[in-house]
Amino acid sequence: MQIKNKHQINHRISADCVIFGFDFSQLKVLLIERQFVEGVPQMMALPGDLIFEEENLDTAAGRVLKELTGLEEIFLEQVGAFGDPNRVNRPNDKKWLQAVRKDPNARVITIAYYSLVNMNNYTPQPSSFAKSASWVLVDDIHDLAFDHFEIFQAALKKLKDKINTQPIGFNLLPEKFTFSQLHKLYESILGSELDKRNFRRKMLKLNIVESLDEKQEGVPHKPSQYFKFNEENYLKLVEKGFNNFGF
Amino acid sequence: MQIKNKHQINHRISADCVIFGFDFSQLKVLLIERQFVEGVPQMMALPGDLIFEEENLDTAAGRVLKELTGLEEIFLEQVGAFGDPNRVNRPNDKKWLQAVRKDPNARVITIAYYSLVNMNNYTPQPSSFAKSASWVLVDDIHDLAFDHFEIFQAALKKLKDKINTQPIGFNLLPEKFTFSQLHKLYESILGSELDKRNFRRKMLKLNIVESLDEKQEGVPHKPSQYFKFNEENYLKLVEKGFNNFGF
DNA sequence: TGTCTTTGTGTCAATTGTACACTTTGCGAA
DNA sequence: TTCGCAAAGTGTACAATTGACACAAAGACA
Repeated sequence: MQIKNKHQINHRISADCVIFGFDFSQLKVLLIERQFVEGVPQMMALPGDLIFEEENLDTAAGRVLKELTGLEEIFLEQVGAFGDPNRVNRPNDKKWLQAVRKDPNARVITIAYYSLVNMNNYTPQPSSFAKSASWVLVDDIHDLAFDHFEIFQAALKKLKDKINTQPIGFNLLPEKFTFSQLHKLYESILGSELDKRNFRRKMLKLNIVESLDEKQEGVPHKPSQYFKFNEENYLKLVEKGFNNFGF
Repeated sequence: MQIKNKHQINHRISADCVIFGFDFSQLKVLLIERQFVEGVPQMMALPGDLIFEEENLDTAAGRVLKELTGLEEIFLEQVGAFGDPNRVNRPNDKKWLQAVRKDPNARVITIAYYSLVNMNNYTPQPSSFAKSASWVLVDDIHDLAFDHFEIFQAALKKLKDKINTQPIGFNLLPEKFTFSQLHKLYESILGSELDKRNFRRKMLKLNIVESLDEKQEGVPHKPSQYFKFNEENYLKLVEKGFNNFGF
């Protein structure tokens, strides 16, 4: 930890957020439109911002989230640091930086976070880093600015892994929801079909949902029961996780 | 991503490594002794260094690892970024920084990595950041310099989680090993006892170890078969992971 | 030859996974 | 009012996996 002069190099740190939402049918991510620059094709990007002096990394990510969505105190977890010196060096990205940044050549290391939000609570906010934001289907995300596609992929993988170990999916749903919605959510995240009956059985055994005395109304078919999420049992379950295999 | 002046703050980035080793009986971590400073109690720390200009994060971590152990191209994975502005502000840590660093107040954000090494291959090297390094039992690690204890805990948790999903434990063993050694390794990592027969059955079903035509010699008891690790099947298995539960 | 130490092996009961199809409910159209 | 539609909700049988558990075999050494 001793310092040599050649190490005395400073860097910019930013926090970028992969904000997941679920519209009851597909998994989406909230992306922003990168500011238009003459001669650079438009591109979507993850919302993010440089961190402030004396600001915690988590706080910075929370700030980005709040600035963009108005939401606070919701699921937000670090994905990791992305610091390839070339992460920002594709020709169009360089052009963009040269047009927009004061110091286009500064190295920026980003700490990526992912967040799960209930889309109903989402109210777009004017933000310092984005003029417009929109929800994009996970399957429709291909190219993003800088290395944001890579970050997005890492976040999605983390979400997929985590949902098999902890019941975090509820963060994407409103307080009351139907079993079908929950089912569909898991299918969207995992990208595969799940047997309806087996899903229900497994989920019920976890003991973290309980049915309400309330049914869907006005639907042209058998109305479904509403369920809510049992936080107490959830917390117990998170403690021990639910790994069955393993050793 | 637009820049305001108040954001124009630069930071130091370091890479710290939690290097795990296994001596056939317990799990250990390679720690360095923090340089002695008058009036500051001695403390162990994780090996780490500031990153170079234009250096990849992974590369920096690999460099720290190589400088300290002489080992290259071994298991090394990011744990995450630790950037609490106060991560370095405990009284003794501040004193130490003031004595050792040119700019003791600079904010340093560290990217933590964990590595799994085969202790037999380890040859201590003189390094720029450590005079002496030693293997410390995981259970004996309590206080570390700065926020290194927190980092250590996060790395250990990541290792525990991962070992239930991917057969990474082999990185801690020599090329040939006995089933008991493997068994003991898993117990050490998970911190709990595992039934011998059930462990063997489960491991064999994974199809990633194969027995060699070689037995232990000179032991005063029934000699055990040596096994080796089947890389081809391992790679297949890593692809799909081995989650059984989940959805 | 006996003792000590560690290896190596099998079975049974309980749990969990997987595959699969029909009835129920409520709305709305005819 | 009846019929059709669409999604909800439910159970069973078979296969695979888990977890608990105890004793014989091999080699060194005294």
